[in-house]
Amino acid sequence: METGIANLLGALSLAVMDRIEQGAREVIGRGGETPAALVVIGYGQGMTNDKLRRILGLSHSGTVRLVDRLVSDRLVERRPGKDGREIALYLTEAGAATRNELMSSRISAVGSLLDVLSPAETKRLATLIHDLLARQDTSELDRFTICRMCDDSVCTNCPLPTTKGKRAR
Amino acid sequence: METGIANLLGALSLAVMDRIEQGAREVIGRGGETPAALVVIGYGQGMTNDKLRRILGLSHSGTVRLVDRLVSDRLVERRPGKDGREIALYLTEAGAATRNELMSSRISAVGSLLDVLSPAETKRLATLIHDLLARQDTSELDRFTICRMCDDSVCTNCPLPTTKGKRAR
DNA sequence: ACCAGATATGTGCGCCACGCACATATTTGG
DNA sequence: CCAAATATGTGCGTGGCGCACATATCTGGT
Repeated sequence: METGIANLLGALSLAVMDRIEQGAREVIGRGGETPAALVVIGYGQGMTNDKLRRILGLSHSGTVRLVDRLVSDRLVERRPGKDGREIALYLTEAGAATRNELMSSRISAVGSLLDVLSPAETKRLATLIHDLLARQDTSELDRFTICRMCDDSVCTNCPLPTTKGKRAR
Repeated sequence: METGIANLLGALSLAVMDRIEQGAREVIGRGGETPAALVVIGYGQGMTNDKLRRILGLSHSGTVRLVDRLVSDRLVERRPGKDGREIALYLTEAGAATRNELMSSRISAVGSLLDVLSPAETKRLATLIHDLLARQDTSELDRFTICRMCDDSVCTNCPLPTTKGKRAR
């Protein structure tokens, strides 16, 4: 029962997320799932409200209001979707720029914690975290949720399994 | 520039905190800094409002309202402090029990992510995170902030540097 | 002894973020 | 063809937090 490592990882994760959140708040002035929403919307073009809701783990109305805020901030546009029921969310030019700021702020926030490690240690840590993530039993939705802040220009080879044949609903 | 590891650690930290927060919400039905406040108040007897504010990184009024909620939930008591200006925050019996639930929920949430690693991998990861934390340039306040969810019965030997002699029990 | 400043707590007010219940519009299937 | 499923939007309330202000107590210099 090695709980010491669980405690250490919990503390580190808290420190990491504190720094990420602080940076995000400086970039967009909003907290909660708002920064993640901007990243997710920029991930694939044509994101719908409902997909976004599931990825962020919010209620439906919470997601609508979140998008309302992004629209009123001129970061996101609502366009008609393929299906007459759906809407398609697109980043504005300002939205895409803000999204890039968000992601680079996140990378540098985490990097400032990591740079106390030697190159060899960094490589070992990367391998361990890579394997840890690769062995999780994640559905495709889980993967999007975990990666909802990820910089897709940096994480070119996501270790998370996507083929864990699970269909929600 | 090795930013891939930063992205991986960011994703892992997000996954860890999602699970911790979900568990905490199930235990106390409240989110934000409320669970951390309960842990911190239970850490050392006689916590003041102002110390708590600094550790949680909240505004003064936000802290007062947070304590109001904990008091109305019968988890915390306000007592007169040593100094006539201060108040001393104490856990009620129910508060102490809830705090233990919170911490064990946290440990098991993180543990469920970790148990895909072999014992040898776990040990290597523990060493790396331990060193990573030990080399951070943290003030004593930073240490309390990072450890604001820590289970002091598990983390008997906190690696974070302290400027002044620190007591843990 | 006195008073200005520092320290610590509480309050009025407002905003952001979110959920629940409900309403509306479109597609799908028997 | 119509009921159910799907997807979005709204009214309303609450939790969580910050800013500005008010109040009470302690501290130090004169």
